Amino acid sequence: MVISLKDVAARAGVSVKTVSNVVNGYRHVTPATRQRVQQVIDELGYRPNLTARHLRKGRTGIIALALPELGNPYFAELADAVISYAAGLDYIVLLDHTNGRRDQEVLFAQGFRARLIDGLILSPIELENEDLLARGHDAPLVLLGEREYEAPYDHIAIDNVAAARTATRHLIDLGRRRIAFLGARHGRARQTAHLRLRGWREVLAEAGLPHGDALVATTDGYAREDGAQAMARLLDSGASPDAVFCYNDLVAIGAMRALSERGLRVPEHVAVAGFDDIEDGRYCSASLTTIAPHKQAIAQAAVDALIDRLDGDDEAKHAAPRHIRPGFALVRRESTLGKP
Amino acid sequence: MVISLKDVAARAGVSVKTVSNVVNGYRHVTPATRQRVQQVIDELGYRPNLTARHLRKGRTGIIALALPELGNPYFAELADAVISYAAGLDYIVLLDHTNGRRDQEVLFAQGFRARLIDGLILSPIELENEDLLARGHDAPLVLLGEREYEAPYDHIAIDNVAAARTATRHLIDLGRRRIAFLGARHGRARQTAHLRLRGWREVLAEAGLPHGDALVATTDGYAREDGAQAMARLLDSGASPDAVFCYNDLVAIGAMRALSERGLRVPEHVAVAGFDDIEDGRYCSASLTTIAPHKQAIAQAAVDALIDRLDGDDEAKHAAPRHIRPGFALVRRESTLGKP
DNA sequence: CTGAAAGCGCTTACAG
DNA sequence: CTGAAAGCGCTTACAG
Repeated sequence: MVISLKDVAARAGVSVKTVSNVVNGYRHVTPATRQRVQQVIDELGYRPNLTARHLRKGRTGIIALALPELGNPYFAELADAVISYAAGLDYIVLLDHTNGRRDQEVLFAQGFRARLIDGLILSPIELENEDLLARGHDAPLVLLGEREYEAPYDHIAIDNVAAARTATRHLIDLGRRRIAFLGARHGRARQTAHLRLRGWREVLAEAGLPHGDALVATTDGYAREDGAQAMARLLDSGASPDAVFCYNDLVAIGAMRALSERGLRVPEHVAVAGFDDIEDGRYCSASLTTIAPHKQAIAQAAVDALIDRLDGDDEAKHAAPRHIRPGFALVRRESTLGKP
Repeated sequence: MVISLKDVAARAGVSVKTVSNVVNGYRHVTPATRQRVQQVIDELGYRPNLTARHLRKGRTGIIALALPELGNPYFAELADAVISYAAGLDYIVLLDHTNGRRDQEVLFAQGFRARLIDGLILSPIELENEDLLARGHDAPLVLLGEREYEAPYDHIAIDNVAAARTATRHLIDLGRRRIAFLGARHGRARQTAHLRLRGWREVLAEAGLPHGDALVATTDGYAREDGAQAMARLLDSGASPDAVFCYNDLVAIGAMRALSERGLRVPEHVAVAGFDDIEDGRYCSASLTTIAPHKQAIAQAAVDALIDRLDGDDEAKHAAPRHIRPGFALVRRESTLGKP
């Protein structure tokens, strides 16, 4: 049998209001009353029905985090950070994945799980600006990740062009001259891959080094296998790079595998740099040099932005959309050690 | 302004019951009425308030999946499988992590998030049998993973002893004679590590090969770093193994890193086998031989068991606790190729 | 095939 | 400091 507030009240000989006050730790309850009520609660094993509380308060204390996929360690690590940080602020995180598909992303943006969640942190891949503009006003939304939008929502993203420039510059400083880019994508120019590609291209152009399409390999996705295939294709094409800057660490790990299968050593023959700083990278046979976005800072900024809209004062609630840029760092490891 | 059923009913000139019928796709509504109501719904942008529905039905359609950590790719991959499979059955999964700490596991077992979730799938590390026996009757609980309990709950786990035997036998068949175990734990005998250690020991004993503590390295955790440290310690101790069977793939990846830092090659000098079949293992410089638990089968069995208790007929609901053993496979890769 | 009404279990003005 | 009562937005017997 399920115990309700009413049952506790009856047994303790007080009103439900008083029990509610005790459960919620309000003042203005005599210690004697409080103790008696608490005793009945323990005796009966009463637990508040969260669902009823949610309906009454119009709030659930649940925020959704919609990520492309959990299989990518970057997102798993980020999810971990968001969940932990939100828990410290008494928010529950409902984790969802969109598979990076536009229809799923639109679903979330449109208010999927309305009134189950108080707000949403969404990391879109394919979502378009128009999808956001068409959004019926609903729970607060914070955008995560590197795509750029004009729609008026808080947006947390590191500066991808700058990060890509840093990584590419590092490869040049090693003395490498034929630096390839792995993980470009066809299609729309707002995507993250374009930003990283742009940073790569800018720096090479400034250095007077080759930066044509012959040194760019596109991929369908961003998994290890995509990196391996793209690297193989690039080698077959005769591009003979002496360094590769990869869209992310997974692509880089795949690329290193493809290189070793052809008898090419990292970093002696080809230096490799990735992006994300996932833990796997530290344990590769040549540990992976990478761009480390400050995941903790990203997670905190996203949750803080959302909660400001939810619980902040009127000013915070209606402030202009913010664009927050957490930092990043270049982490140098074995995959870019030494000179060619 | 938030639109409720009542608003829709008023605008469409019908009762709330009828609107509810339309929303829930019940029969027995004239096509004309249905169409009119649907039109108003679209016009007003009405979305049912899930919280109210939950309170009324006494069910939320949410099940929790409490895992030690998301940072371990095995759990991330498993979570992915559970979420996808449950979604197909119209259940939402709330992902939680316990950090493998007993107090947190007890919290979930005791009914944390009562009446927010309909049931719980819990993968315990430190939880004790007595913790389960003390459980106040609450939402259905399914236990996941390899620890063994006497408490009366459905339990999904592969046969760890058999799997460890298979892996160890494989190493013997390669001609290896000094086969170490990496990732033992001090303490209680029910733990998974003990089961895998037992399988290892049994097979070596049967083969008349050394299986003493000199060939066993304990770890504090099961991360890459733990594996690297344990491997280093084992090598320093002069145990000079020609093969290692590791508690899981992460430990194996750490071990391979430690081996390469000492100039030992895999598999030429030391063959390595792991457990879990996480994707990283396929892209190691020597791709990793491993035991592959059927994750999909595990996820399905767990969700099915829970939903049987939730939505099944009386027989299914009150059936004796089941112990389900999904299968596993030995996946042979480069880390155990050839002969010494 | 449709309507009027009760009730899920809370929280919170409103009184006292 | 405590109580009686309304209401959050649904679903569902109960009628008709």
